Amino acid sequence: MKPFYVTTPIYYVNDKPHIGHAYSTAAADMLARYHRLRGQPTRFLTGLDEHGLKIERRAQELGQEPQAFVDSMVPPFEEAWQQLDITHDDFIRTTSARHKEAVQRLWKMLEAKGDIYLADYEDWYCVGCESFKTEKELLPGNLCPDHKKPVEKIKEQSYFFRLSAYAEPLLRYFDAHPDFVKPEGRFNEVKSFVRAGLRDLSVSRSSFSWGIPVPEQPEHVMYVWLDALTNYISALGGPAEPGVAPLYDQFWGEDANVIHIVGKDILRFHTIYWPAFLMSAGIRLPSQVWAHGWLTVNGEKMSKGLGNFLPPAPLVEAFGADVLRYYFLREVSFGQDGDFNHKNLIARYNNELGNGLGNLLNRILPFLKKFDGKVPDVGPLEGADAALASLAEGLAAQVRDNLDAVQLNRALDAIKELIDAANKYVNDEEPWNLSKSDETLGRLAQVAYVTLECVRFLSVMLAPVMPNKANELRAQLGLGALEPQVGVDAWPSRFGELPAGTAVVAGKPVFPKIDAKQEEALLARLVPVPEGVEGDAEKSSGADKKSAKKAPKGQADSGGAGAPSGADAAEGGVTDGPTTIEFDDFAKVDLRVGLVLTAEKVPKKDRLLRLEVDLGEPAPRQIVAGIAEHFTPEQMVGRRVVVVANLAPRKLAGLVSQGMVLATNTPTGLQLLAASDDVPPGTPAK
RNA sequence: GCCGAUGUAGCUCAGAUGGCUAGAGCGGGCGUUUCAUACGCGCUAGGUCAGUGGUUCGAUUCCACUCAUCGGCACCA
Repeated sequence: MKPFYVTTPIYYVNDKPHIGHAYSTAAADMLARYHRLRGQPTRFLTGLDEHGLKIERRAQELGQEPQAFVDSMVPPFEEAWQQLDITHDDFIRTTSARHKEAVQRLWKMLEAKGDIYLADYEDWYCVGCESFKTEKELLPGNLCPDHKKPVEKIKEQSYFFRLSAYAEPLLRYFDAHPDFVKPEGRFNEVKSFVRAGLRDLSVSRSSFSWGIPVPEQPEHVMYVWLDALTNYISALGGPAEPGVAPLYDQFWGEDANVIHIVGKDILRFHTIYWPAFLMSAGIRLPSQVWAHGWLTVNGEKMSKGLGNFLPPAPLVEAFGADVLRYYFLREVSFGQDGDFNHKNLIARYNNELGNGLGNLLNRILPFLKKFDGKVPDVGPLEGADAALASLAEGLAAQVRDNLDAVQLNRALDAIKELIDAANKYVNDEEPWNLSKSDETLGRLAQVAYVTLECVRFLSVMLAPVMPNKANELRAQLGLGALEPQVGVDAWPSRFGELPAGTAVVAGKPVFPKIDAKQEEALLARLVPVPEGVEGDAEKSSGADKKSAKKAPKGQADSGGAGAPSGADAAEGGVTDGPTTIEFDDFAKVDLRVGLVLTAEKVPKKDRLLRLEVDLGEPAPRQIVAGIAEHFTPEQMVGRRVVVVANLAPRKLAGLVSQGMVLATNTPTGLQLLAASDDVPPGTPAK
């Protein structure tokens, strides 16, 4: 049997766990549990990404050593995974000795291949992203486009990885492996990115030290992505020669099925950089990289400002790990964005699990009294019995195929079909009538058996998502808990294997209903209330959904928030203000009131407006401003704006921009800093 | 601007390699059973399958264009 290896992103320790992390991790856990049930050798890895300048600084702020700080972030994750019944086999930390050594081994392999070279690097650096930004990327005022924080000019020697050499090999690999990246749409994006050409990648830093030292060059630490991505093999003891690291040989061997579950925001790193590193080192690539979407909460993006950064713990307490896992894996089409909605969770719970599944068991168990509480012995199935049996077998195969293809929600769809079919069957066969006469007892036995066998099928198929509930169902059927064994495929395939004579154990409802009162109490306790929102919750959430989608990238990361550092964006702008400057620095800025004389769109540039601005000088200035998405040329002409007059001229879209128009970015849109009409053009603004 | 995707019932989405009455779940409405966690089952949505044009005996399904939405890249002093 093929070894199966599944990984989550290693989560950046800047955030405490929230449902975004929980979602990625639960998805991976569902896969791991499924493959174990199938009898495959299975390995499931999660862990933490603990290096980087951002961490170093955070620790400094807290007056802690970086190591102490990252150590303190481990327990919250371990607790969360325990609460959610996550069955990872290993927990990798990038600060662990085994990881550091592995990364250095990989480095040497890349170096030996000739893919590492030293060169000068100077550019703007964003601490939040832990990455360099080209000047063109920055927002007015040298702000990081993702974090809206000032970037810093850093010049240093840096080692580079010859990524440019791998564009062609990657494209060939993509062609040969049409399922390498999922969903398909994401794969297309990756391909077009690579087709556009790849630049060599800076893979070391000497400006800070919280990272893994480059071998023989300890003044350099490795670029965070090279460090972080390597976790997937370092946890197995790789890279290593055959025979040295058994786990690596098995789960990263040629025939292993290796799946990385990642957030859509870190897809590029996993599908371009990581494969390129591996190619360079002569190591096999992962089988598949699955990018899931992000969760909104009740229609709104998650953010600290809204107070809806949901930690999983209260949800687990309220609903249990099983139900929570079921909910978001069922609700969200895997690979697409989805919404975590408390009301909807309760509705699905009550309808699908309570009324549908739990009640199915409850409505048939009472009839077992007619058979001494034991599963009756029945002969070959015919008619409606056989029809349901073959439906169950067909659906089991379908669920299996869906799970093999990582179509988690589709698998749950198919499971729901069996629940419905079984309920309809009970309805049609009317066991309550059959139990009234001794003559129909034989038929009753058949109906009871078929129904119970359906529940047994369901108990196995649901075990990957709801391991505890599955076993509770089994307990009432008189069956033992599932215990996966390597080499033993426990997936249901043949209908009718529920042993006759098994003593059922009718118990309490497995999915007790949440009544209206309880629901109200739960919602009051669990749903974060955004400020200023009143009235119809549905309407407001619908409207917010739209705005959430339009949010700047990097601010809504949830599922992917676990990504190695760069992805983690929501944090920085919230807590840290801009650095302070001296008055002299400020005095250097020549701010003046300008009158916009003409304005026109720059052809082929969505965001650019070309302005001619009167600054009280002999000739008007040409200024190219990135405001076209917010203002039409007509709206600009005649306006008085505040201009940075002594900004070094630069070319934008082939046009020289001689200054910058100041604006403030509000939640409702861009606002220009203005002056009233009686201020003559050219008046200094300080 | 370039590239790609999407646009189907109130909501979330399936689907048709072109062909009689276009589907599911949820919600809403109506009916019905009584075994069960007042649960289940059945019926019910008058949908221009975004718009326009084309190919065709015939298109919602193929093609072109348009519009809208989303994503990637570019771009953003």
